[in-house]
Amino acid sequence: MALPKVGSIGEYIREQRQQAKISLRQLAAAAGVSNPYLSQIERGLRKPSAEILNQIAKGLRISSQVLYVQAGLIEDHEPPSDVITAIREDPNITERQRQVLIDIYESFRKEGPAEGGQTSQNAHPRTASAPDDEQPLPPELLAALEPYAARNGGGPASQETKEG
Amino acid sequence: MALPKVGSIGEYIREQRQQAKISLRQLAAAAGVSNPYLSQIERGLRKPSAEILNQIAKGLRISSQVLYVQAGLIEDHEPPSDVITAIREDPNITERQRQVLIDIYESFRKEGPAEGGQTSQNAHPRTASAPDDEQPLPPELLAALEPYAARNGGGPASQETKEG
DNA sequence: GCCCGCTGCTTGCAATTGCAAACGCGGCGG
DNA sequence: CCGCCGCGTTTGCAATTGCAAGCAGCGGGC
Repeated sequence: MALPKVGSIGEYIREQRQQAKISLRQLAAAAGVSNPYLSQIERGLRKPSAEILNQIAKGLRISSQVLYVQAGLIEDHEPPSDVITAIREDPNITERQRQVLIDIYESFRKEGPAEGGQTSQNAHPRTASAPDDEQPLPPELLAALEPYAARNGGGPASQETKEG
Repeated sequence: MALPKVGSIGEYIREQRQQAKISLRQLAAAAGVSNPYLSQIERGLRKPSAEILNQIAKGLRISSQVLYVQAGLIEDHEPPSDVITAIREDPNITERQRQVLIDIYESFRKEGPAEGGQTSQNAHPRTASAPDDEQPLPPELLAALEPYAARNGGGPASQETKEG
């Protein structure tokens, strides 16, 4: 009866933590919660309160809202989320970088359309280190990344620095 | 205001309820919580959990986020970077993609000197004057990109940015 | 071999949430 | 007068949160 179906939130937190490559205790300390409790949260044995959730979000350096949505605590939320616009207006990166970011983002959008409805259900069960279902980036995008990923062989891509 | 006046959440709820001209019991029923508990919440005697808060928000027909902000559970919006915020809140990409995008962006930020600060009102961004001295991405970032760069068949970098 | 530190997990226990039941208050009809 | 309805509040109690303490496993230094 009292079996909370919070399952996905714990997995999500664990994924984020492992992605950040920090230990359970480290995140617990950063979030200001106890280690065992975080362990229980991650395995879905406990349902963290909003405060704890907020602390964990801070410890993970992720948006509280995202975590709340994952926990199914926020349902509405439709932020403009205009990543493209934000990238375009960002003065802190170069034109080149801007274009690469936009290309990558658009590529992501194409390959992973998020099934339209991001309900309270988890987005994807496991983000293992072996994403078999992830599609590779288009070649031209990789080419755009090459100047950054250079030094690992293959030589520099023809970087036509058209901006200037 | 590092001290979140949690007490105000109750007042806020009560204000909203009275503004809607519904009784405490009515709201309690609409929100699916017990009347006495709602009473205690409104007077700050109890600290409602996220679920209850969400239910109350529904019963009040107001945004959950607004209520969460009132409760001090969500930082209103402290965007260190609009791009990061936009990426974090974008529901259209997977967590993995999100992380990769953020990593790439941060890497760009590091290598590209940001003289303009965070002002989005920049007149003329320094558009990559010297792309030749761009630094490669950090190893862990390349590792993150690897699954996407799977078929790196050394394609010719004829990347024509389709953005117009 | 032994101890240390690290990883995460399990176990009692205080504090809290959240609710059912009951309370005082004011108005309305018999 | 008394019952009955609504309002918000108070009171006990089960269930839960969240933590301190302790456990087993693993790798490294002496």
